[in-house]
Amino acid sequence: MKYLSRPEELILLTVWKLKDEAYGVQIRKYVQKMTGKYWSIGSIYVPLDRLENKGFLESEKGEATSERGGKSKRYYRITQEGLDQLEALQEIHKKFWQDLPDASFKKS
Amino acid sequence: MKYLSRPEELILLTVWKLKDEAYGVQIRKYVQKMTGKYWSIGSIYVPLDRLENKGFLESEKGEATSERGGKSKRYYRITQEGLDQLEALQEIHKKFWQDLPDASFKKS
DNA sequence: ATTAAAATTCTATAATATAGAAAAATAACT
DNA sequence: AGTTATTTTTCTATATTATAGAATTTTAAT
Repeated sequence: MKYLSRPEELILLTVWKLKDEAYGVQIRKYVQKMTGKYWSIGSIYVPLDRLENKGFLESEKGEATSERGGKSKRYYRITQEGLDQLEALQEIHKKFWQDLPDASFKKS
Repeated sequence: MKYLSRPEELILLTVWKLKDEAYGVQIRKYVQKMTGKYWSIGSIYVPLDRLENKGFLESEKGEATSERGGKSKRYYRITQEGLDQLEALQEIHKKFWQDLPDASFKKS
């Protein structure tokens, strides 16, 4: 891939946003809330894995501090490389969207 | 796909931008110029096909008016549905990028 | 006729998207 | 103590998309 895919972008941004609450279930909730769409479990965890393998995310297992039991959480945080990828995306986005015909909805 | 993929987005925007000069070779040139990266022939024509099948683009064969001979061009133009997809993308982009931690490069 | 040029079409492989069942881990309940 | 309910992740399989470039088509120039 030349750039992050769409799911990768949204998930990276979510990890960044959620800070120390960035684990799978929360990430999924946030993405679903923001997009207003259903995201399967796999459509979150598979990209998370891939982003970590590529060095755009780091993770560590959390303490066993759940309210009502359950497997321990895996917390993610974005790396500098991850931030760089997002920045590259932002640049290309601006470049393409600023250079549009007249009556477009290019505002913002 | 929930949203346009990255190549689909960039190619749609390019067709929109190029207006009556939106055919394969030109589209490829523009995308390469804007991204500064190599795009194979297939990485342009395959998405173009798909975007047309999905109704986000329309096309028609051009007259045989080449300078030095050659197969006739296929001209594309964006449909209302295509514009709608781009708008949906813009919305989701804004929503995610505006809602970021402090010291981000979220300017623009 | 033959060659060169311009452009697209076609086809194959790699990577990513997407879905959800299965497993793991722990707290609560009896 | 053992069983059950809950939380979360891990795993695996299929569909779709990305990516590359060879082959083909078409026409102008030689």
